[in-house]
Amino acid sequence: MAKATTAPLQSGALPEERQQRILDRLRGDGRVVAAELAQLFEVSEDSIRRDLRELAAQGLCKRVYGGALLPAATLTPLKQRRMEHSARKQALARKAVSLVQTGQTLLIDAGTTNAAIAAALPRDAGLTVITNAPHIAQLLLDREGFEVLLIGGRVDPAIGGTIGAQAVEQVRRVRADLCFPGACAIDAAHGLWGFDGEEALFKRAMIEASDETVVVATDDKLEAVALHQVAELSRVQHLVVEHSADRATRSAFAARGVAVHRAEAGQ
Amino acid sequence: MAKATTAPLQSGALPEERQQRILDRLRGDGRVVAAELAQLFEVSEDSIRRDLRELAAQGLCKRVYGGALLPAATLTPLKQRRMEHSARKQALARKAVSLVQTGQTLLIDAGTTNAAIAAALPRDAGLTVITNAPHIAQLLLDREGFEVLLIGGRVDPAIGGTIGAQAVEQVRRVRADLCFPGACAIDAAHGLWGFDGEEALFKRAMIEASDETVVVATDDKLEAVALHQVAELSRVQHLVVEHSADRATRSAFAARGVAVHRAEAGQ
DNA sequence: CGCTTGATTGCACGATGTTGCACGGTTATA
DNA sequence: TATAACCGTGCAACATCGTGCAATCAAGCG
Repeated sequence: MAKATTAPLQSGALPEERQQRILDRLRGDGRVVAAELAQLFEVSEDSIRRDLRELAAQGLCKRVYGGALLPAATLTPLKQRRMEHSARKQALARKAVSLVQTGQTLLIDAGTTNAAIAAALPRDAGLTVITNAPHIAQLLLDREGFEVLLIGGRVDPAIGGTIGAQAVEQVRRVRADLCFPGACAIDAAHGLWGFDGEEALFKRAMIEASDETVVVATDDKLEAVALHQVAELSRVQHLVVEHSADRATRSAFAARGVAVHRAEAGQ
Repeated sequence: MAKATTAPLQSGALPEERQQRILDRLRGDGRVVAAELAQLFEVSEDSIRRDLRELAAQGLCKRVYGGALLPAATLTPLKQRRMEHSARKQALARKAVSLVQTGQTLLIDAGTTNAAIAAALPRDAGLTVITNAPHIAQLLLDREGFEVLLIGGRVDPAIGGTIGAQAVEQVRRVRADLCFPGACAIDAAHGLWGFDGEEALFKRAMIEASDETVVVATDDKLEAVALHQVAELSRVQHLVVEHSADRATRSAFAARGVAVHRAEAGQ
């Protein structure tokens, strides 16, 4: 550094502040170029490289020749979420599917756990599946051997399925043997809960259109809290939990008349 | 780098970023052409070839003469069928998409050609897409940046979308700027035809719910015959045909007031 | 005040990565 | 078969990277 008294910090930024602004830029554009940053902050590329090295060490960016990119993990949030916990969810799905009988009509909500259930359903068992999730419908069409009914309406991108008044109205016009409402949170004392109001209304309609309700809950759902009530626990006949689910929790549900099914040890 | 024209990385993309974008393109179109990529990224074909070589070494693409394809291993037989004639259909889709304007609402029928159109739609153009095909809905959800409305009802496995009374009823309750009814057969004298009665009724409802109708027809549709009439030709404003479409046929449609759009020579 | 400590920076230099071009072989197309 | 397009390899030029090092500055302490 030259003997200049004012040069580096006057127009420039503090190191930490600089890194923060690099991150902002990165999130905005998806990429940063080292040479551009050096010019922007009026520092040498060496300093920029040091910053990028540090950010990469924290997993906040991926260093590439010439600059840095957003880490691959944040690029495909939707598809990646679909793969998360797949081993555990498959164990849950296998147990849930054992409750299904030949020729039944199923009402299946959107969600990754329910997609795992759809993938585990027995083929050519004369099953009719009603779903609000295009992903699940497509999955069953690809597998062939299912009767598929689609619930229409606006597709909520965060949920991956239709909810809202139109969807609710259509669900009211069907009748199913079993329904699988995706659980946001379930509690032995207060029943089934959802994060979103519209979503909760739709789940409630699903339950009312079905003879029996199966709630499939990963461990985290058993302790979660949510804002909107979907249904009392008395409307839930079956609860499928992971092998690792707490024993006290399981018996709490069983004591209230819910048939608790525990998945096999999932890998 | 010799006396190169300008700084190569300044205006262009980072090498790794370029490979990522090549992959995106590949997954979207199923194929990439080396010469096109070179022009797009403003680098020599040599660099593109190096990129493709590297991606192929990771098993992410399959190199072919002139470019690269998606590796066959990643495609299920059904998805593979979806890619059939993809080059021709993508050329059609690119032309069809040029008729779409920012902020419009589109009504898109099921079918592989229409799936290609959905894949080619510009992102973040404020488009609302109403479709009866779960595959198309899912595709747009994955791409993000679209408002998606689903038409409910029984899903016909042969068609890959909902048809029938319930679907028709829902279409009647929406309004679109443009609709893309999958064509089974189109004839300058007699209009648009469908193979199946229910399917034809649904397509007719689509057309009636839209201001303008765009028929996208591969060559074989221009000579096909079908049983059930969908609509008179006067209801069709635009016809998109392949580059190879017969000239006399094209002028026959043009003479009846249909705007005929000819796709670019598709490889 | 003088000194030390730690953090940050710029620079030098060797190592590695990337690019375009030239050249010769291979492949598709008419 | 002839032609043009495409491919792979080697090469030289250039860009970027990592490391070690010295200079600078702020802060703490005797």
